Amino acid sequence: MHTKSCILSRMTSLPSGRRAGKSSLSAAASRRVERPAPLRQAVYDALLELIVNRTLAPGQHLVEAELAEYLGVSRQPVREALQRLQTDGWVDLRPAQGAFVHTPTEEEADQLLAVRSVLETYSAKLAAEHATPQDVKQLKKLQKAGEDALAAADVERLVQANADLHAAVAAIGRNKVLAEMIGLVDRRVRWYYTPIARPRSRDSWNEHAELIAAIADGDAERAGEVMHHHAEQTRQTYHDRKTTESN
Amino acid sequence: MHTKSCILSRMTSLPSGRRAGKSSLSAAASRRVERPAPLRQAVYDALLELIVNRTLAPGQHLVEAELAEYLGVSRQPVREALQRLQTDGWVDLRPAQGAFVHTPTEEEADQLLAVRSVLETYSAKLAAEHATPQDVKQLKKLQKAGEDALAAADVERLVQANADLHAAVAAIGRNKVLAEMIGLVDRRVRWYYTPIARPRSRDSWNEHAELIAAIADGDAERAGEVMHHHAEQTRQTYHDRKTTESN
DNA sequence: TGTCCGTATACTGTATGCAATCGATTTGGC
DNA sequence: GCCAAATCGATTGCATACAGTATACGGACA
Repeated sequence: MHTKSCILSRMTSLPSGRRAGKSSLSAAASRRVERPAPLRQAVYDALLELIVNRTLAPGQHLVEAELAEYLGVSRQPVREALQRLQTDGWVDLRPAQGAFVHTPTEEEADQLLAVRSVLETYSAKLAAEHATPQDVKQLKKLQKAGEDALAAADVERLVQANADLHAAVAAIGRNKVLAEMIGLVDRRVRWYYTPIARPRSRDSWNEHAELIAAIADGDAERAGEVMHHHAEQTRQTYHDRKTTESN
Repeated sequence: MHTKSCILSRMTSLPSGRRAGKSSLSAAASRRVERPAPLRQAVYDALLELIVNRTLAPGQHLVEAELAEYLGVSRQPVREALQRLQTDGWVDLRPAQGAFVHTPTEEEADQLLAVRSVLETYSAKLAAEHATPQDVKQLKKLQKAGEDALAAADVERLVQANADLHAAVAAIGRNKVLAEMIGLVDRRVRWYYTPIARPRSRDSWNEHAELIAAIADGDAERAGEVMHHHAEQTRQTYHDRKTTESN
């Protein structure tokens, strides 16, 4: 309506300079020529951002036409994005009734944290087995970024750094299926967990340091244990918060 | 074209008598009044069946219009189904180029089997902790069904029984997130693995019996170990086949 | 004869239109 | 005054139409 398509402008800006290469084929080694970037992907990202932002509140009814107008596109890409959001657990799609932002329950959060714990533990083991010196160097870099954010008390950067570190560990494990799953689970966990991210930050990053050390040593067993402890600690904190809040 | 919509007839048959209840609300205790059953879901099921069947071969280009005509629907539900098939890993959706049936690589299969191993192990532990006598009874029933299929050398029933048993174990664990993930992973594993399901059947069902015993005893540790062994054994068999076949 | 370019075709991506369905409100009956 | 039934508005689900893009073919030029 007012700021129509302002949100998408950021996403669609990336293919603006597309097809720049092709002549200097030496430089563009990464990704072909930059594919057309389907609109549904941009819409997906935009909506996900709005959900994580709490701009779209849990339980809220999402009307296709409204979102379409707001994002400056037709209903079609919105529909497709909503359906993918459903399969990823972000919205509930009730037949003939529309999409509703998923409302996380305590039970579900705990289940997610449990699954995350299992997956991350395995991921850490794999990382310890596969890590090269370069990988370790990269991890330490991310660790430093996290501690900087911690010192600056920048919550957003902190959350991002945490996600990056875990993603990096998953990538080192060389198991793409696992990494993808961890990505999905972690993002949802983070959504539930962000409100209480601060109190655990200090401990959390100490545990990260320990984890990196274990990976650097190639000690899979220890890396697994550290990560398991790390994840379970997070789970515990979540429960503590629940208890505290209900008082 | 020829047998237009014959495939969907089976799926769409279920909501044929929809909205029969509402008056006798005592009987329809399960699912409200039977929701309209979106067409995209039927298309998804149909396409998945065709892919698992190998009717649609790996790498094959799926043209939306063709599938739509074949199934007797418009392109819209087909598109939506294809996109969900992508997120579930059954097809690759290349921008502006269309959908291609996913071609499984050895590497990916191994990664899937590894993740499955981790998830199933945890699932078995949870099942051992939560199982009620009724749950155990149900498992034994499924075990019997599997052994019957084994005796009859009915591969299809065997595969189904295997899936049912693992799904039942996951359900007993009372972790929906985990169960859903296992469902996804297992289905894909089965697709890769079905061609060699026979040789391992005997051992596999012996291991199942052992697993059920551990669950019945409420011995989480042992249940986890048995399931881990079971999954790793499957993984090993897959590799053996690979070696054998290359000769 | 081989390569490059232009055109043509086919398919995907997006937008719009129409019918069916759901929820809410209002009206009629008891 | 309260409950049931019918009507109305809003929204989804499906179908169709249009536009953009990639691949394939054919011809011109070196």
